Amino acid sequence: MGTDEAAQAFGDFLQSQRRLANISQRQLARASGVSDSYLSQVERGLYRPSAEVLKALAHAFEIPVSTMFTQSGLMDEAPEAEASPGIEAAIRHDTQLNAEQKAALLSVYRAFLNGPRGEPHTPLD
Amino acid sequence: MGTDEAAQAFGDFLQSQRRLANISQRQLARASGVSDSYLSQVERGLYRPSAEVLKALAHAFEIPVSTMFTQSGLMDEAPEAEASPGIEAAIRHDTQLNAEQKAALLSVYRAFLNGPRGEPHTPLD
DNA sequence: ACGCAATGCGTGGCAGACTAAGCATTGTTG
DNA sequence: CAACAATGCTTAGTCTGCCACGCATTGCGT
Repeated sequence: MGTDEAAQAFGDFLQSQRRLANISQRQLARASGVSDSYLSQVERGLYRPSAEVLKALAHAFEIPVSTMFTQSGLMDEAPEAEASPGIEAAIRHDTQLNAEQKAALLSVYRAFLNGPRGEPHTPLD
Repeated sequence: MGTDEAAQAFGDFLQSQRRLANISQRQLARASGVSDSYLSQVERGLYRPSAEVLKALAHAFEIPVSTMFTQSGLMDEAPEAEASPGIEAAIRHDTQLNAEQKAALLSVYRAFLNGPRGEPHTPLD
């Protein structure tokens, strides 16, 4: 389906930003490295730009990339979603442990969950 | 442009995350709504997934979307400086482990953090 | 031995992101 | 008026993200 309503919403957002910056589609095209014809299609809601184009546009507008992503509906994640992420997710997302340490911790954790019987654990290659 | 080095880097990151989660490509495919054949190609660095796929994968892994974007090289700015979820808190609030098991996990975790030499055993690399 | 399910990977093809070139309109200048 | 430039838009085409399907291998159960 060509006409996506999310694409239309982002198109409006892009057009408003461009008009606020007081530049034409071609000027924005040169500033961002995207073709002007594509910008026209995006503003009219025909297409949803990829993440790379969003990044380029954000740089051209000098606004944070995360704002672009949020406006394009790509980052609709709740900022403060769940309170208890779970041990597995917490370990995996940790920034202080390296991959081996994470694997070891997960292995121990899973062994606890599986009961006293030692299960054939995964080959951590 | 078949061999894109950024695609390869993200492929490695994706594969490591999948192995940490201990799931197969097809399981990840069902959890994220992406086809398993495509996941295989992404892990091997053949393609660079779009932002929508990144979002779906982040949800499947229960890690923030911004982490996915950063790892895929799409967000080279604004680290957003989020506080780590906290493995300790996750372990303490877990409902499936008993006190002994929690203590053991915490002890292993703290050993990893405090040890100047993080790995006295299990060479693995 | 025989299935049979699960895993990773290859192939063909469709849909969509993206571009180059051109059209139509509106100035703005001589 | 002619001539030029700038704007937004359309069209035709290329490239690639992505999937449905199938193949080869491994492992488990009978």
